[in-house]
Formats: sequence, structure tokens, C-alpha cells
Amino acid sequence: MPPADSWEARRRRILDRVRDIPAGRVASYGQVAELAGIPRGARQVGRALGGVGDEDVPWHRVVRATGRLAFSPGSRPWRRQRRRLAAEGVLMSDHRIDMQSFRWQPDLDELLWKPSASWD
DNA sequence: GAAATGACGGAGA
DNA sequence: CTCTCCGCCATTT
Repeated sequence: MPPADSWEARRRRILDRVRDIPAGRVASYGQVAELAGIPRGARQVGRALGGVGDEDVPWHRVVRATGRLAFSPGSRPWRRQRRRLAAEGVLMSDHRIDMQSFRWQPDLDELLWKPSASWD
């Protein structure tokens, strides 16, 4: 039997988390790593996304913590990602996303969807 | 095996 | 704002 937490297992958890990111929001590599139970595993997230081809994964919703894309500005993949984000309403100004407004916050969404559970 | 290389991040100068 | 430096870890050289 292989180790319980193999690279394949972690890769699968990473991609599952990326699938959770709703359209119109973005998450940073580090954030996805945290959610996948891999603290400080930002680079592994990049590694996992690098292999996604036809797999059904919204890879374009993962950006750097700074709001910039991981690709070189103006490059082919950079433009592709920017286009996909724009189609969801995530616009960039000066090659950068306003993380304050577009960063996905799972816990906050929970509050918005299920309000009045235990307020006051 | 050692060293370099990333779809990264954070701290510090 | 820039530029280092370090931690991280799978993969490549």
C-alpha cells in the first residue's frame, strides 16, 4: 500500500478545492493550499494546475496573492486567463486584480447564504 | 546524490 | 515601488 498522503492524493485535494471557487471570484495559490490542508504549499498548487488539460478545473480562478497572474504579462497563457476572468466579471486594472473585492472568502459566503443562524 | 527550477508567499532592507 | 533571502517540495538537469 502506498502512503496515505501521496502526491497524487494531495493533487486530487488541490483540484477539488479549485473546483469549489465560484465564478466571479478568485483565490490565491496559498489560499487553495490552506484549504487543501497543505500549509505553505502554494508551489504545489501551481504544480498541480500545471498538469490540468481537459480536466474540468477552473484553473483561471487561481491567481497570485498580490492580484497579479502567475504568467508573464502579455504572454499567451496570461491573455487566456485574463479573458476567462473577464468573462466572469473579474476585471484587471493595470495588470492586476483588486483582491479586496474579488478574493473568495468561503466563510463569508457561508454567512451570506445561511444568515440568522446565530447572530445577535 | 547535488543543484537548479518553478502557474508561490512572506518578511525585511 | 524594487530587490534579496528563505521556506516549501515535485521535478528536472
